[in-house]
Formats: sequence, C-alpha cells, structure tokens
Amino acid sequence: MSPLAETAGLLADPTRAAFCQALLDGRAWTAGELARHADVRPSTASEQLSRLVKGGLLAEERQGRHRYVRLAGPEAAALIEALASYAPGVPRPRNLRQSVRLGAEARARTCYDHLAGRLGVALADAVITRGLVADDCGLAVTPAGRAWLTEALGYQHPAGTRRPLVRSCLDWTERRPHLAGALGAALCATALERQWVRRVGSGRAVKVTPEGGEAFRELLGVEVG
Amino acid sequence: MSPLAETAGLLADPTRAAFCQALLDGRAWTAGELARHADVRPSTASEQLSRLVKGGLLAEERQGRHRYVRLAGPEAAALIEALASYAPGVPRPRNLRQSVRLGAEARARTCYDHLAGRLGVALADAVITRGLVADDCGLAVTPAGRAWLTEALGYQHPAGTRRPLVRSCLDWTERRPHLAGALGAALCATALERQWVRRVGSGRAVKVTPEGGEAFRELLGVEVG
DNA sequence: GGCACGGTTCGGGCTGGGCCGAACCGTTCC
DNA sequence: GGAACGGTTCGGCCCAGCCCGAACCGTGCC
Repeated sequence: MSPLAETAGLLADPTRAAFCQALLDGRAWTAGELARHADVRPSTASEQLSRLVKGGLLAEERQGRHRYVRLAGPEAAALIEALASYAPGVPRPRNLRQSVRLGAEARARTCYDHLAGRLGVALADAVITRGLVADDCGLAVTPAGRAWLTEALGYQHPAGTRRPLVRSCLDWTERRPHLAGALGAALCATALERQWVRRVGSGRAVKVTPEGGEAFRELLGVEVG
Repeated sequence: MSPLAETAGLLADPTRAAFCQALLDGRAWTAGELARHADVRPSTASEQLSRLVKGGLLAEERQGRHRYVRLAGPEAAALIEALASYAPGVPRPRNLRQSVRLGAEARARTCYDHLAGRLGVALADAVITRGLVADDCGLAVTPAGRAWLTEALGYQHPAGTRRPLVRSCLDWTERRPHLAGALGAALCATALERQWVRRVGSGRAVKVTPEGGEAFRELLGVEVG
C-alpha cells in the first residue's frame, strides 16, 4: 500500500479526525476525554488512538492509569490543518451550547501551539504593519522583527532547525492568515505564561485577561475587542 | 462527516492515491492511461476519477472521446506532497524496468510544475549559494533574485496572488529540499520551453539536453552529472 | 482488602465502498 | 455504414474496518 494512502487513511475516519482536530489545541488529552468528545465508547477510542500512534501522527505518554496523547509534532499539526482547510466549510452551530463555544473560539483560541481566531488574525496584521514581519509573497521575519523577538519575547531561535521562523496558517473562522511557525509558538507561549490569555472551558478557546489587553496594546498597538 | 475526514478519504484509497501521485507530474492524463498505470479496469478508474473531481482535487477537461484530468491546482499538489512525504519510505525497485525508471527519475524529473531529483536539488543549492534565494528559516527570494527572475527567466510575478514566490518542497529521492512555488514553476517552464530538458518516457522523468547542460552551467554554475 | 475507575482486548454484527464484468453510448476512422 | 475504441453506468460480489458490549487488568483511593 502506498504511504500516501496509508497516511490519508489514518485521517479518513470521522472518529480519528475528531481526535486529531481536538488535539490541534496543542495539549495532551486523555483517552477518555477524547472518547467523550467524539461520542464513542472507550474501547473504540482505545483502538483508534493506537492506530494514530502507530502511524506516527500522535505521541503518547502513560501516567498511572491514564493515557495521555498529543500530536506528534508541528509537521503533524500542519498536515491536519492543511487537510482540514482544503475544502473550507464554515461550521454552523447546531444548538445553544455549541453556539456559545463557537463564539468564544471565534474570538480567540489556540491552534496547535499558536494563537488563532480574531485575536490571532489581529496579531498577524499588527506585526506586518509594524514591519516586524514582511508579507512579501509568503511571510518572512524582518531584521527588526528578529530584534523584537529577542527583546520583547525573549525568544532565541535555535540554529539548524528546519522549522520555519514564521509561517502563515489559514484561520478557518476569519478566512485570513494568522501567525504560525516558531514566532507564532513563541508569542502564544509568552501570552499563556505571562497570563495575557487564559484557557476557558475544555476546548481550544482562550480569553484575553485585562493585563493581556494592556500588553497587546502596548506591545503591538492591538486593541482587543 | 467532518471535512477533514472527507478530504483525507479521497486520498485514502490505493487506486486514487496512485492517480494523484501520477498526476504530480503536472500534466493532464487520460482516464485510460491512469487505469493502466494503476492496474485497474476502465470502469473502476472512471468512478474513482469522478470522485476526485467532485472532491475538488482534480480538474477535468473533455476532448472528443477522451477525458483528461489534472491536479486542480498548486494547493492540491502541495497537499498530496505533504501527505506522501509525511511517512518517508524510499521506494525500492521490484524489477529491472522499474529500476531503470526510478534511476531516471532520481536524476531529474518534474514534481507537479517544478523540477526535482538530483537536478532539482542542485538548482536549489545553486540559487542559494548565488544569493538569489535566502535560506533563512524558510526560503525567500532576495532582491538580486527578483532581478534575476525578470532578466534571466523573463518572469513577472503577478501582484495580489497568494502563491508564495518560492517554496521549499522535500525531495523524496534526495531527502533535501528543491525549489517549488512560482520561482520553481517559472524555472521549470523555461527549461521545458527552451529545450533545456526533455520529457522521457511517459512518467515524470526528464533528461537534460546538451543545450540544457550549457544553459545551467552558464546561468547558475551548475554542472549536471 | 475491597471497590471505583480508566483503559485494553476480544468476538461479533453490520455497512460502506472498492472492484469487476457486461451492456451501453458517443467519437473517430475506414 | 460498420468497426474499433475510449469512456460510463449498473448490478452484484466481497472484504475491510468501524463500532459496540462484555470481560479483564492495573492503578489509586478508602
């Protein structure tokens, strides 16, 4: 069997796809959480997770009686994003709870290891208008941006990695790109660490704290609505 | 069904995957050619092609009693590449004919609309060492490269397109990146047009002509073995 | 020790879908 | 017109694989 079909097959099942999309929040989930999320029995989840792990898309870690899984790495996340955004269909809320959840996620959420939603797109726009990132046929960090990355975010890019310093990732609510790659990850990590944003609920949504509003305004001139 | 699983499902079948990988050469194939290539009956090929077209991965064009299909666009090609190269398995020749074919493809071939194989990787190295493209955490065309693109290749980048000017594409024989994106496409188009390379056989392999050897040496200092 | 709980394994039911052959349709060539 | 050919449609076969329930195992808590 061709490797293409094999890898695609891993993502061709609604249950496994739901797992992977949940894991796009970049965190580690337990098998039970994922089973409830995808609405299948634990036995089913266990089997499908094993497949995804064996296929190299997920990494697992056992702790006591829990099995934690997360995406294997940025390449896996990029692959899932690319597939999911190929045929863009905007998700429509089917009930009140889902509508609330989608609303929160549309405002601000994590996407693997970076920020997305209106917040993520606003940040991307800001770094471009401030000349930290050039949108010159594909994103690229400018010299000024490199300095900003070190000074404002305290980020040092390790030499010799293959991960791009900045990468554009299509936002499925905004239909516009936000920041991924090492820069996007650093920004998200800093924001979580310094409590500029806080996780809300169990999903991917985050909320901008008052300090965060201040910080984004000061750092990048972004007014968070 | 989630859009992710749906798109992945299109590529999760060996026959459809074989079609897509054949079409990665960037040309249009007839339904019959693809059927023979994938070793299935015409009826099967017809059905599967219809699915791929309906799913938006392939575009079709009817001419007389022929049905020509090709990849829908660079996004589709990038998606297939990404999926195929996620689990890297080097193809092993199974018989003499295949061995010859793989040898020719390893030397030089097309990959969707750009050049790959040892030739492709050599060209990528050349434009980087000549300062036409910067390999600075992701590829980027330098000002010098932009001038070269206009003067040597006569290429004018249309404003407002979302396609990156240059993009790196992992070579599955060399395991190193070659040039994709608009630059890679322009280089490949020029090479075919000016007969620097010629198609050999029915697959993706190309052969560098004597004039091509000269041109690559003169243009980029590349010595084609 | 006993119990609750998260996770896994196994057997079995069911369905989707991949494939083929046969019949059919339109084009091209003689 | 007739024959050859590329492609499509349809009916039917068959298997992969998705899911569940039941039984089981190890951990952690009382």
